[in-house]
Amino acid sequence: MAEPTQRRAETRQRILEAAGRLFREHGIDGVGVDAVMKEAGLTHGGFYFHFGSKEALAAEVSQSLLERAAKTWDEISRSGDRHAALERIVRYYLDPERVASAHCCPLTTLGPDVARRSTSRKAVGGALRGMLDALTRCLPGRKRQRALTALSTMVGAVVLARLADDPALAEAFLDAAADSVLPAGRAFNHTASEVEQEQV
Amino acid sequence: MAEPTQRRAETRQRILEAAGRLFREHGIDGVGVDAVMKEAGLTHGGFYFHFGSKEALAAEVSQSLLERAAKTWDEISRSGDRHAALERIVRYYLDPERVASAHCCPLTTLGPDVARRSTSRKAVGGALRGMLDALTRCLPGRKRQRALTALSTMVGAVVLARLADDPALAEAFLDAAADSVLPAGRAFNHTASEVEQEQV
DNA sequence: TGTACATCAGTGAACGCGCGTTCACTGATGTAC
DNA sequence: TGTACATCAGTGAACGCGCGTTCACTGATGTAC
Repeated sequence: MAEPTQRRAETRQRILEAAGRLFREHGIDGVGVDAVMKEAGLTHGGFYFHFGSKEALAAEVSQSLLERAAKTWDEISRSGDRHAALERIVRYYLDPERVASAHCCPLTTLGPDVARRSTSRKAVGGALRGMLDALTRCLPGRKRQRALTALSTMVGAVVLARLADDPALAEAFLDAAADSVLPAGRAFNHTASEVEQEQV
Repeated sequence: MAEPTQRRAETRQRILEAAGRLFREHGIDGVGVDAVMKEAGLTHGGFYFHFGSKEALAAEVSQSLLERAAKTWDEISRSGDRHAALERIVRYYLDPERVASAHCCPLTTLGPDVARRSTSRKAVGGALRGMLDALTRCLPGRKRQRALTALSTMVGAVVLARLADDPALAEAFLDAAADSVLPAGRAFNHTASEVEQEQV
């Protein structure tokens, strides 16, 4: 059956995904190696067979989560017309249900954690640029500056929506951000269920 | 000399400020009670004479940091003309030097940490609304929605600037955010040294 | 004014616990002859 | 084709350490008479 190196890679991937879930939910410092391994269905001792340290795992998790986002945005930005692509990205990113869950963008759940760790920060640079490139491609005028602002607005809105003590205020942040990023005149609609589930 | 209850209050304040510095720099989970007390010039045992638990300290630190910001914004928003007030708030908030330091806005350094702790989240709600009120007062048209967007853009830009691996990219986020939040035509200037140092 | 006692802020040793990491091991799978 | 050995993914006990919290204590300050 499964070639040995392939099995190893699969287990490694399972650990990476378990850590991705737990780190986003509790913060990197809020989750131990044993909890990650348990979530992956393993015992904690085997961790160091796959990763050199918890820091190395943190860097790789941040990188892989953001690269997945960048890849999805890139694909969407090249498909169909630009207005539809932008709306698809923004609508999914700011979907209130997703924002309230642990599946929202790692920039918003792990941003400060990543910023404090130089290895993680470096690991994430390429994907960050990739996300900006995709946004630039969709935005009217294709100006880099507009992409920088759009990403800032989206990230900030999600951070603030997660922090708000009141769901109405949370939705207000998300709605305002969508209105600001999407070209005027396009109504923003809450349900993102038609959009594919695995965008990031 | 110092009345007894006053001395107690002063020590308490010293702990609060020490924690404010360390929590913003290393995250709440990245700093122990003993480190906070040492930073305040005390031994760790006395901590529980002033606070019920580390969680209680975290909530109070978040609250006091944000309330100071809200108070400053409120004062600025009522002083002089609105355009100047807005520019003063935005320019200081997005000052690259301050963003690179640990003194930047707690929403950007502790946002996800606070969002995960319901006591901290509740403690912070009032100040968040206060910041929005102050922004609304300065913004052309005084529309709440514009304030929601402006705060999102500013918070996101600082999160992303701190996360960026390259200083040029960091400044690009901050510049783009300033251009977007300030009414068109007003050039943004990096040095915030003329602005008072203790704004937040 | 001076002594005796009470209060109170802060000390520092100690607690149980969970962390990140190491390591000797097991048992399943792959390879050699 | 069958046996003997090597490899390798994962186990689970153990390590030293630092965490959050407790507590008996000290020594300075304030109050009573």
